[in-house]
Amino acid sequence: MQPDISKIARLVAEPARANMLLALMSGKALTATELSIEAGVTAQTASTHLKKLVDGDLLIERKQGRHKYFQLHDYEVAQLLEGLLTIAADTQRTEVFTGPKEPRMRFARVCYDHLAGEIAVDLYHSLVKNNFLIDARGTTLLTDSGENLFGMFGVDFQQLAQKKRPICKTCLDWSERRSHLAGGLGKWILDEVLSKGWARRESSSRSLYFSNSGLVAFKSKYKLA
Amino acid sequence: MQPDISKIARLVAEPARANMLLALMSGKALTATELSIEAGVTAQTASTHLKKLVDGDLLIERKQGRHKYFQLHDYEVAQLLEGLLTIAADTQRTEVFTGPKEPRMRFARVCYDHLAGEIAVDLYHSLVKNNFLIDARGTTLLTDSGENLFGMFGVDFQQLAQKKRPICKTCLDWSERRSHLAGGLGKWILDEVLSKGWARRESSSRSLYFSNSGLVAFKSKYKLA
DNA sequence: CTGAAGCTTCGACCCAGGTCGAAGCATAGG
DNA sequence: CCTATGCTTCGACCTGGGTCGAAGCTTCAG
Repeated sequence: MQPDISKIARLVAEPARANMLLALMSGKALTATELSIEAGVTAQTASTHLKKLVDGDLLIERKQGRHKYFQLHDYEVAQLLEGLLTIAADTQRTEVFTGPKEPRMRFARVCYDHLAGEIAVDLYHSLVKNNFLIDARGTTLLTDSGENLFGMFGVDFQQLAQKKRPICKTCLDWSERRSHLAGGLGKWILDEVLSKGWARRESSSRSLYFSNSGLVAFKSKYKLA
Repeated sequence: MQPDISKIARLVAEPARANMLLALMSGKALTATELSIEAGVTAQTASTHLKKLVDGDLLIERKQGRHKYFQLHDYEVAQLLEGLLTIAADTQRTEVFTGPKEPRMRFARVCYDHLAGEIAVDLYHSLVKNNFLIDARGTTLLTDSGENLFGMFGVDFQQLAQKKRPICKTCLDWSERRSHLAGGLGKWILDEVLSKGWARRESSSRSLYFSNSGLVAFKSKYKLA
């Protein structure tokens, strides 16, 4: 028997649940009520949806006092959603482009735990251009000088190497249709952007808001135009 | 506005359609009738399903005489399905392992246009071990000696490089849960296996049937135990 | 032309499952 | 205690959409 992919797909097939999952692509854990608002349904309805998502192992729940927090189960789930976004952006191109744009979302956003959007694509290609990364048509490796550079920035490769997760991984950007950097290093970069206060995140949205000085600092650190 | 991923997911969420899509993971183009049998529904029902899949840009149709052939629209679609399979195999582990096994499917099968299953995982790790491939925790590159080796085998890298598709790409094997080789090179390897008659494919199944001599030839060529 | 095979359209049936109101539990904080 | 907030369960409603029989349309083989 093959595993039943329709069961998994069915979980995503409901608009309310899909909205919840997309909201969780921000990487944050959200409460049931927040997710119900995100999905545009009542708390009761959200509750049944969330139960299904947890039962289907797409989400993890964590009880905290009288709140219940939910997050994506896995990086694999985030990858699945990104894959769906890519195809959806492809086939619904016209609607997306003619619809109300969210320029900020297009410019910089969070993709699960790393940076995405125009600026992430720029970063990626700058790293490749300066020979810190090798991009062999869709596949990515950190060069020695890249390891050097990020080592000076304070990345602890020993620690990263211990996790199962690849250090470099490309993720196809659904808005830009070009690669950006995911993986452990991608996460590190986003973490730094947030911890240094170069950008902040608004509520539960995936959009990232760079401050002027933060954007300058980021661009100069990574030698972006 | 975000692209609507629930629309795409809904297309896969119907068991009949999911079965059709999985059948097409064999990489072959199949007729409407073949797919209706694969899905276990009547021709009428299959027809409406196929229309939806084509409208949703998951499939491409090609009319040939009084037959209509269907195939996956894109490698992206195949990737999406493999992602779903991975998660499904994960969460339905018990059912899969206790259910009726298909040992041949597990040993060798086609994944869209490249080799998958136990033997593909073995191949991948042998190539890494012998330094023809570099596997940096999930990301893959062909080494110079690897390019050399496959060059001697007759791979035309000039030609492969012209396609948009990456030459090496890893694909997580849903039965083995380890990497195997996809991408242009993965396709080349499968093509050779079939053209040299080392293995044959049964009807529309994804399983691959190696002959004894074919298996020996394959293993010796790639130095597998 | 006739018949058969492949595919599609139409119509009617049927049901899984999404939705919300109302009520029920649990936790936090006086 | 009591009350407010967060979440869940129950029940009733309703609709989207999957299913097949029947009939129609096209292409191929004589």
